Amino acid sequence: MRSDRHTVVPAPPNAANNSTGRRERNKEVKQARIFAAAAELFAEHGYAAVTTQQIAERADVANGTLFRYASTKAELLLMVCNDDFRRNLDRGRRNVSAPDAAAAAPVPRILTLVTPLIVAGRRSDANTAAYQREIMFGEPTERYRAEALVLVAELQLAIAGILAAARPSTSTSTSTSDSTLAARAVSNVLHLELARATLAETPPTVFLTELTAQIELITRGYLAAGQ
Amino acid sequence: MRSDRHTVVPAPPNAANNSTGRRERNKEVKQARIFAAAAELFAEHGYAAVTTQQIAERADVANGTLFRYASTKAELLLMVCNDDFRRNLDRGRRNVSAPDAAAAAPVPRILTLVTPLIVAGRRSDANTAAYQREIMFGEPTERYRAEALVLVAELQLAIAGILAAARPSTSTSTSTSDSTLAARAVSNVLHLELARATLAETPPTVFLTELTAQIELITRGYLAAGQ
DNA sequence: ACTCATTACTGAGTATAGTCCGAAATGTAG
DNA sequence: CTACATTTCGGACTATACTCAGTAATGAGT
Repeated sequence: MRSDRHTVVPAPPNAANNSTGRRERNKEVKQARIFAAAAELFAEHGYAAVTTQQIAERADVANGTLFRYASTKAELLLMVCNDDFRRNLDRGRRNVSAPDAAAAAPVPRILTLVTPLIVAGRRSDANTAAYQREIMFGEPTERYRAEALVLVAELQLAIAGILAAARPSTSTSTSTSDSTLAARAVSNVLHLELARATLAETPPTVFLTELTAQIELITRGYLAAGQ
Repeated sequence: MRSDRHTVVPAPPNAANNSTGRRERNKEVKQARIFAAAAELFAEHGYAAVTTQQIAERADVANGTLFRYASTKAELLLMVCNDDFRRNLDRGRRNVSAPDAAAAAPVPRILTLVTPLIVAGRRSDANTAAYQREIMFGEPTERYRAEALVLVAELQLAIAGILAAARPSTSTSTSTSDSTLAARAVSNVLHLELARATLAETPPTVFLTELTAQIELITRGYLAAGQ
């Protein structure tokens, strides 16, 4: 690393780095390696079957270092899965606002919104349940748990938007809080049914039927209140 | 001190159990000691802060013996909490069928049914969330987890009964499955909101307001479908 | 009562998530 | 460069849920 020539003119250390210091870059690179290692191993063997040692090894960092980037094994899972969640949430929102979907009835619109989430959830069986568990029951103060909660809140907001749009605005101020409430109920049902289905290996068709029925129920209740 | 009666141990099919051999009695006595020890320690320090060693010590059995009576620390919690759940579910059912409550509107009736569960849940803060977590995400094959699921199913049945009674029987066979579905939605919401409230230490009034509103929503949706 | 098969108990042992403090690397000033 | 400050790293260490192979207790057959 270091040139030990004795003929003077060593380059000043701090001038070369235009963007960030070595430290910053090292951290970023390690963060990326840890993320990749965790993502690969979880996908390959499932959350429970992977040890933090394995992740550290594949990321080529010491065991202790791992916990400087994610304070907990569960946080590693949240870190990895949040990315998918965010991506699928974005896809869902885009699909909902597509021209043909934008005019549809509220229940199909909600289903359009959550379909990417469900599909991804059903694909990675074992990890989805663990992810849901950590979202619901993890330490609220941890970083990636907090991020996950933000995503859940965004999902609820999107659902509330669909519901509110479906009800001819009656101009009452309660309308907003009602849609928020209904969205929360839908979100509750979605999370629990998704977790249950992946754990019990419910066939997708059955799962979808039950989920749809419950969403219809809640939507009906919401719309009925508007009169 | 908690429950002293060990209503657990469903006695092997061998019917003459009351005065069976020493072995059987020894097991029962140990089971009772373990139950009591776990109940006391969980109540006193909270699930997470108690080690299986402590439980074994207080129950005066070896560490390994503990796991012959409950295959997991989580199973110990389920074992203990199931008793309370069952007791409170019974109280709720009794209250609902009391003369004055029997004629009330469905939402108040449902609230009457679940109030004992909620009150108990709010009392033992930390353990309630852990209990809900294990009910939803525990190994489905474990004994006390299975018992808990039966209780949840009974709760849903009770809710479905209230709902069905509130809708003037339209004689269609779909009525039953509708009420089951709505009951499931209510149960989903109840479990998640209860867990969330205990974790976030939401004040009881706020929690009750939100829970009630969601139950009203679902009930309205259920009744609206009957037309 | 003696033998033997079966069941229950035990506690040292194992695996692994998470901690801690000294070491190393990086940046800063004279 | 040398000295010092601050941040990051590392891996031996700890705590604890759970296991397992050996041991003891029980009860049935004779």
